[in-house]
This record gives sequence, C-alpha cells and structure tokens, in this order.
Amino acid sequence: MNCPFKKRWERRKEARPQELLAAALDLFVERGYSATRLDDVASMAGVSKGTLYLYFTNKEELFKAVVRENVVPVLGEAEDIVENFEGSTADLFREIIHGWWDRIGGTKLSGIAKLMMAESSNFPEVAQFYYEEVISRGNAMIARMLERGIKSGEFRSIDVTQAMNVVCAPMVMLMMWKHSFNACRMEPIQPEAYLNNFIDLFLNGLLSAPSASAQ
Amino acid sequence: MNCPFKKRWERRKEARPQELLAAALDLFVERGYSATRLDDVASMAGVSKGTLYLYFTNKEELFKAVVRENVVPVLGEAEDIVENFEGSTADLFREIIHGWWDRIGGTKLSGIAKLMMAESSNFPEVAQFYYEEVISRGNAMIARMLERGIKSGEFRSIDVTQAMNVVCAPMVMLMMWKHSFNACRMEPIQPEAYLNNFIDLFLNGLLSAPSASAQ
Amino acid sequence: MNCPFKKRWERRKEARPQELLAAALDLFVERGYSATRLDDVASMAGVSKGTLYLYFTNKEELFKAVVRENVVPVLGEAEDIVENFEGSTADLFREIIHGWWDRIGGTKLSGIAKLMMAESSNFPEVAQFYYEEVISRGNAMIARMLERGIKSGEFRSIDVTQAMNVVCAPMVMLMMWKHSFNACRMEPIQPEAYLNNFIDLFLNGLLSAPSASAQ
Amino acid sequence: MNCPFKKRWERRKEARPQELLAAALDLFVERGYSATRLDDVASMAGVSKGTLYLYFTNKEELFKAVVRENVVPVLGEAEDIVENFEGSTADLFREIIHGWWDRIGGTKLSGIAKLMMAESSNFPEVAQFYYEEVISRGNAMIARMLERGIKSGEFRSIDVTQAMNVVCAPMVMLMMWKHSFNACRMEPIQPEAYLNNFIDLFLNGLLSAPSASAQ
DNA sequence: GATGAATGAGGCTTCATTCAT
DNA sequence: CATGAATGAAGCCTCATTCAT
Repeated sequence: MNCPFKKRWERRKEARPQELLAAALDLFVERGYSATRLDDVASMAGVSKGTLYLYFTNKEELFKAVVRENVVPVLGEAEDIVENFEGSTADLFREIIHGWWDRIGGTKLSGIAKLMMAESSNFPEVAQFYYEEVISRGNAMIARMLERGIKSGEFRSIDVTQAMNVVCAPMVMLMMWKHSFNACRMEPIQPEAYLNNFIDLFLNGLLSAPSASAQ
Repeated sequence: MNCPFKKRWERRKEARPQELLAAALDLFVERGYSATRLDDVASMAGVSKGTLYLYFTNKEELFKAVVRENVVPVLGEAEDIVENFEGSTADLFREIIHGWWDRIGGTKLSGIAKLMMAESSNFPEVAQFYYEEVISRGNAMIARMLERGIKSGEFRSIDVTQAMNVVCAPMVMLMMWKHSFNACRMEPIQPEAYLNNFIDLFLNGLLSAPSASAQ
Repeated sequence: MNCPFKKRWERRKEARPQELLAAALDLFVERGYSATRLDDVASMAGVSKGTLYLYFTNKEELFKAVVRENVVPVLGEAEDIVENFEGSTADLFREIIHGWWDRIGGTKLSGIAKLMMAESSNFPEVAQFYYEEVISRGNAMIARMLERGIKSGEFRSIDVTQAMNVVCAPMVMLMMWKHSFNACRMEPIQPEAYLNNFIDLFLNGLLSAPSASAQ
Repeated sequence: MNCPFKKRWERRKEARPQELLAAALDLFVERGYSATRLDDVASMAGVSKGTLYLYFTNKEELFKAVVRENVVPVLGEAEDIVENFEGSTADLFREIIHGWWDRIGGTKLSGIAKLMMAESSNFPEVAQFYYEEVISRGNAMIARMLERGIKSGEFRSIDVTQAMNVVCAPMVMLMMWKHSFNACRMEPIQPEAYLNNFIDLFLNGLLSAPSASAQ
C-alpha cells in the first residue's frame, strides 16, 4: 500500500519495536488484560519499562496496538474470501470455520477474544474499540456469508442476524474454553471433533432439505 | 430500648450473611472476581470491612458461598426435571433451555458463569471448585438429556459429548455477551429470538428426519 | 493468710474464671504476648470475648494476672528455701537450680520469662511490672545465696552482683532456647546435662591448674 | 541540571540498599521483627514504601539481607581468629569473648540475636535461615576453641557440646538483657564487669578448694 | 453477669505511571 | 532515544476493643 499518508498508529508502527507487541500479545493472552503487568511486557521484550511508554501512551493503547497488529489483518483476509469464493456456500462455510480455526481459534490470538469477553466491561473504551474494529466487521462477514447461502437457495430463509449469532457461539465458546477451564487442565474439549460436529449439526439444520419445524 | 436512630448492632446475625451474599453477588457480577473490592461488598451490605470477615474467611470463600447459595440449587432443580420429565425429549430440550434462561441466563446469575470463564485461569482453586460443583454437574445433565432422545429414537445417534458442548455453546455465549459487550451498550443480542433460533436450528439438525449428511 | 483486707487484684481473683488465666498462660507461652489473640484466649477458655473484658481491663492486665497467678508464688517458695536451708551452700545452689528447673525452667512457665525478654521493650508498662514483681525479687534471692556461700567461706570472695548475673545467665538461656530455636525442632539442648555441666563448671571452674588469675 | 532543591530521583541506586539496610537494622533492633513497619523502614531511609520493594522482595528477605550484611561477616572473622590464633587457649578465649563484645554484643547487632531468640518461633523460615547461617556456625567455632584447649591440656576434658552452650549463655543473656529490661532503663548490667566475671568464673571456678567434684 | 456482632485503624504488598538523567 | 528509580494510591486481611442486648 503506497498511500501517501498513513494513519497515526501506522505512522508510529514502523519504529515500534515488534518485540514489545509480541511480548504484550503473549502476556495479555496468558494472563488477561488487567493481570498483565507492563513491567513484565517490557522485560520480556528486553527493554526498560520507560521505553514502553515511549511507544505506547499507556496500557490501553498498547492493547489496541496488539489488536491492530494481529487480529485486524486476519479479518481482512476472511472478508476477501467471502467476497471472492466460488463454490457452494456450505463449502464456504466450512472454509471460513476452518480458516478461523487455523488463523485465530487454534492460535494464541483466540486469547484476545477471550480477554475481551472477559474484561471489556471493566474497560469500556477498550471494549468500544474492539467492538468497532473486530466484532462488527466479523459479524458483517458472517452475515454476508449466510445471505449468500439463502440467496442461492442453499439455506433456508432464516433470520440472518440471529443465525449469525448462533454461528458465532461455538467459535466464541471454543476460544473461551481454551483459555479458561481448559487452561486449568480440566476435561478438555476436542476442537476438531467439536467443530465438525458443529458444522454437521448446523448445516443439517440449515439445508433446505425437508424437516419438521422445531417450534 | 427503642432508640429512634439506627445503631451499629441493630442488625441480626442471621440476616448478615444473606445481605453480604446479595451484595457480593451483585458486585461479582458487575465487576468480576478480581475487580470486586471487599470494601465495596461490605459497604453495599451496610457493614464495615471487618464484619465481612466474621462470616467469610476470605474473598475466595465468599465467592464459593455465592455460588453455593445461588447457582447450585438451580442445578439441582434442572437435574430433577431431566430425571422426571414425561413427554418428548424435544419438549424436554425446550424446557431445559427456557428454564435455564428464566433461572440463570436471564438473571444476574449469568454473570457468575461469565466471571468464571473470564477469570478461572487466574484463580485455579476457585476454578476447580466451580468446575466440580457446577460445570461437571451441568454437563452430565445435558448429556443425560441427549441420551434420552437418542434412546427414544427422537435424536440421531450422535456423539453425545460433543453435542453436549454444542448445546452449551449458545448458552455460554449468551451469558458472556450479556456481561461483556452487551453491558457496553453495543448492539444487543435479542435473547428470546436467539434462543428460539438456536432450538430450531439444533433440533432440525438433530431430529432423525431424513437429511443429507453434512460432510 | 487471713488478712482482713486484700489487694485489688486479689479481691477480684476469686471470681475470675481460672480457665481464662489457664488459657492465657498457654497461649502467651506458645505464641508470645503480641501474637496472642484475645479471641483465642476466650474461646480456649470456653467463654466469649466480651466476658474476658469483664474480668480483665485489657490484654496487659490479663498478662499481669497470669504472672501473679503463676510465677510470683514460686518465687516466694524459693525465697523460703534460701532463708531456711540447712547444709552447704553448694547443696543449696544445686537445690535452687534444680528447683527452678522443676517449677519454672522445665515447665511452660519458662515461656513467660522468654516472652518478657522478647517483648518487654515494646510494652514498657508490662516490663516495669515484671521487673518489679519477678526479676528484682529473683535477683535478690540469688544474691543472698551467693553471700551465704562467701560468708561461710565456701565461695571465693567475688563480686556478688556480677556473679548473680552469671548464675542467671544459663537459666535464662535455657528458657529462651526452649521457646525459640528449640521450638523449631533444631538441634536441641539437653537441659539436664546442660544444667549439670553448668553447676560443675560454675562450682569448679575450667582450668585444670588450681587458679591462674583470669585477667 | 543543578536544581537547588532535592528531587526524588537524586539518590543513586547503589546507595539505596545500604540506606535501607541501615534503617532496617536500626528498626529491627529497636522494635523486633514483627513490630517493625516497612513503612517506617522506608521513611527512615528517606524513600517511599514502594521503593523498598524494588530492592527487597518482602520483609523476610529484607531481614535476611540485614543479617547477611552485618552479622555473617563478623562470624567469618571470628572463625579466622580461632583457626590462626597463636597463644594459650585461655587468651584465645578472652580474645573471642571480647571480640564478640566489640563487634556484636556491644553494638546494635546484639539486637539481631535478641530478636531471633524472641521471635523465631513465630517465623519458622526466618529462624531456619538464621540457625543455618549464624547459630550453627557460631557454635562450631566455640566448640573448636574448647577442643583446642582440651587437646593442649589447658582445659579439663569436659563435654564440649554442653560447655559450648554454657559459654554461649552469658553472651546470649547479655544481648537479651540489653534489648529487653535494660532498654526500659531498669537496673543495668555492667557488661565489661559482667564479662570479666564470667571469664574468671569460667576459667577458674567458684569453689575455693582445688576442685571437689560438683556432683 | 454474659454475649458476640461490629468496628476501623493499621500492616504488607502490588503496579501503572512519571521524569531526571 | 532510552533508562530505571521512585512514587503512592489501593487492595486484602487482622485484631484489640466496644457496647446493645
């Protein structure tokens, strides 16, 4: 991208030590927002605490930068896929779910989503930022995918907004679980089996094949 | 002596724990475990900080008491329903989901579930307690319900453990959402519509009516 | 003693539950003055905390009562022995040392002495009381015993005040040790062997030759 | 910048620990371990409470550092003297006792020994540390000194372990006294006279006859 | 007399943020 | 640019003492 000007955070980005963002990502994921100490971020990045403040105004801005650096780009790719996919929407659905798992759900980035669900209410400004930059864009992408399936006649004519939430639920669930009880070594959820089951259950409910109404 | 003004010894011992538990529930739900200040719990209950420690050893025991007082009994009722329900499993399914919404999901108790997902990894002992007293019992109850449907021929012969997780996902999702981004006044999920959609999608996928395999 | 009037503390003594004093003694000895909680004293005595305050103005007075009840009487007996002993002063010396061990040093009362050495400087009023009621009387008794030996020609004509302190040292030492490092299960001092050695060394001296001057 | 007024960053890192250790030593000696407030240590050192934690993990580590900095080195010197002394063991004995008085007993360091005797049972980990680093080394040094005297024929062939305790007793006693009743301005022990008496009595014995057995 | 619920000051420790060098 | 020493507010918990019942 050769825009002649860059947004503020992009302009500062080049100079910012990537080590700080990497360390921050690791620690935010491991401990959560509130429990992550900037001291630890700095020392994991091999710099002093003061240096951290040269690049990031405060903890909040550091977190936002982590999100911009790591989560937002993946979202862009998913949007591209939905826009340009050729094939059945069921296949697109599988592609998106598995792609999400490969790039987010199965990686440490899932910890960011968990963290936001966990702590957003204590940090409203961070929540606002994340909602705008990540959640609303992600939701829109899922909704477009469902609409594609309905338009092509592959899916029943359901309420897209609600179905979108139903689709997101297992993904959110999986990310939460990985970083909460799973982390405590309790009976783990098997992600692959879980996702395949979800796809199975969801598509068999969604496909326009004849079935009795649930209600 | 009927002094016209309130004295510090006026309240009764029997009432105190309940008042403290009520205040603790409210604040744990509102702010999470870590961010809840015992000072605030005490003053919301109308007592001093020290008084709280007359009834609860420490923050952890206070939280456990909140769970035991509020969450565990509801679980017992649900177990009874599953055990004794007469009617189709689809109806039992609806009963359980809506019952959960009335008693947990739609009440502030949902905040407890959210809190545990959010902070369990920072408080392993609390997590262990919650897992044993709530999660494993809840999971077992859902699993028994699904097995009932399979045994009666109402449901396809699916992997019960995985399906159990799929069933829990939207409930967990709803509870998380209510206390995270929803609390920030962002675009809310409509719980009733969401749940009905979920039941619809899930049952239409589950019922043994003929349908194309997803894979 | 049928004095027609009693001192203040004696007057209250009859009514005072001995259980409180017994519990206080045990806990003061076990934990020290500062670390003993009046809560624990009361509950070990089977009464409420408020009751304790009916009998003792505060912690300090409770402690003083413990000393008056347990330590002071033993001192009186020792004084009687020194006054009335018939036999060599070396035998009296042995009698006093072993008597001290039987009544104080080898019993939990040694904990009171240890406690006072340990904490008196943080509680000047308690220290003043203990010094007057116990230490100065005990010192005087030892001094009288040494003077008896010098007067009879059994002992060299030493500085009585200083020798008195030298005599007290091993006893104090033993009491301190029992309740400090010994309590931590470290290499214990054997009290009987230690005392016999002390008596031997004290009465006979270390040097094998009869009496090169020490200075 | 040579601002005329003192800034909070003026002091050097290298100087801080020493200032804190000096303040800690003073307060530990004056008040004991438990009664010493870290707040007071910090403000006596001219820093804020938080600064103390930059240099010492917690109260326990601060205390250990005080011991390592002040007590342990003196012990090393004494060990050297015992190892290399040329002259009679009686002279070595005097050297050690007076050296102890000059470096420990007569200085505020004696307060550390008193403190440990006083509070070790309430702080087992601190006690363990002190026992290993100070007491067992000190005991071994005294024992070697006594063995030297026995081997050379200067001393009777006594039980070294017990005699070691007898030798330590007056020193411990003196340290205890200085920081307990002596601190309350009660009738003081004269240390020099007391020690000389002890050396005299210990080396020569009390009985005027050349050595009737004590038992 | 007896109770025991209640208080509140005070202690240890943590950590985001500041700023002289 | 970079450093890292320093701050101080805030949190959890303890316990001697009070006093209505």
